[in-house]
Amino acid sequence: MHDIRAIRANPAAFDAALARRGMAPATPAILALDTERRAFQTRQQEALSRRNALAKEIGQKKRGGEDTTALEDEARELRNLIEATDELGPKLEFMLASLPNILDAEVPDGADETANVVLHQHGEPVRIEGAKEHYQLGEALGLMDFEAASRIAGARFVVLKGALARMERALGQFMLDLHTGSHGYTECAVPLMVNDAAAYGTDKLPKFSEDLFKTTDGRWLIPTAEVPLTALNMGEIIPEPHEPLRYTALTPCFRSEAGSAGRDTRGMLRQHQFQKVEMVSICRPEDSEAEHERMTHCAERVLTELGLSWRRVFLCSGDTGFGAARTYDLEVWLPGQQAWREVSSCSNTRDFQGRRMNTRFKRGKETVFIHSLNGSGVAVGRALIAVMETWQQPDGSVIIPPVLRPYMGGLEKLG
RNA sequence: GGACAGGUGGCGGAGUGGUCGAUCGCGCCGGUCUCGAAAACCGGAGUACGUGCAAGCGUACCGUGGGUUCGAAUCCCACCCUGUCCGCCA
Repeated sequence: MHDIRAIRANPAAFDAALARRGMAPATPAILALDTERRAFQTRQQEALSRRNALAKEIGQKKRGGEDTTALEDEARELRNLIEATDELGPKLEFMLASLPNILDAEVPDGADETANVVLHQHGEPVRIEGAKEHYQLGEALGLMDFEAASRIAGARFVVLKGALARMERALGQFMLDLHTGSHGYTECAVPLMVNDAAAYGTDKLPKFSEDLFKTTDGRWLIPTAEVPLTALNMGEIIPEPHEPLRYTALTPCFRSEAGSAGRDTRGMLRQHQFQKVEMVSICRPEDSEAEHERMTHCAERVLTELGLSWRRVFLCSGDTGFGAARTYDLEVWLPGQQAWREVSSCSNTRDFQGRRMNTRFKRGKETVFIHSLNGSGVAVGRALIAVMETWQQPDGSVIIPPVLRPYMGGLEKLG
């Protein structure tokens, strides 16, 4: 959500920010609507004010037994204006709610992912003679079953079995333990279904409803734990967070993947349902930049400990998500696919979600919108893929990374 | 799912269709007193929007959304949430 006062004060700056996202100027329409709405509101408030005065006078006169018909008639005449619904306000709000966040000044310009900037790389892109992709390995081991999944649910689902199912669980536990034990995050078990307000507050609505699954009773399956975690203090004025509030959760995530038909159809890279460990920080405006770096480090550590090759990518203006001011993607190297693939995305939304959710804190006299950040720490399904492809052996078995073995009863190898 | 009882300002808790944005208590902030503190006393404190250079003024908000009325925290309807009991159930 955007600050209408800021737009009024400097429309050119706002349009310039939109231009960085390749969007046409929006302020002429916004300001026209805003002016019209304020005029309407002023007129309506004047009518209300008059009516309140009349009602008060009527009350007093009635008590004195005086005739009040003339006053009542006048009050009745104000009805049209008083009861007129403000159609402009919601329209303006929808307009503002549909515009993406303002990008950080440092975000590199560019139309699409080809303009993203690699900031850092850990490890080398591994070349393995005769490397297989994760689904080849998984199916050959008899631990990954796409046929069964499509039989019972449809495309873009998978069934994991045996030690591989356990390894998925181990990955989630390992990540959670790392973030809660070493990174200061508080583990949360959260609803996997949320209402409109939570989805709107985390900028999934109104623009992206087609990406979500909706329940028959009007709720939404969460596309990421970012939604419930960020919305935990929705609508509240919280104590000033001198230290950022850090939440983490391991949850299934549900995505309709509308619009990605035909993309990544093989394997479990892009599913309707996957496990993910999410990190969310709620903090003061002056802390969000440092928190963003910190959070990204937390995610990177997961990948390093799993023995994966990864790189940090600074998303360009054209690739940065709707709600984000600044985003780092972490890409992991998949030796089977011979490609870098996203396993984490860490974003600073600044006060964009805070405004939508109306989460604030008090500082002296002023009420300040919180800043919120979210990052995958990391996507479990994709981490599983990376582990399989990275740790695969020529015989089709997969070495289990040492950090996961305690979670797998000491097992050292799949197959 | 059924039957009750509720949802009021940070918390507790009043509230009659008409000077109610809302008595009061606690907590909070400022002050007086004190060497200092406590107690006591005095005073101040909600959020959002509009309007104005500003002081200020106005409007809305008593779970949410409708309705009745000149006027609704108060009456009516629907929904949501909480509590208790019953039924069902992982």
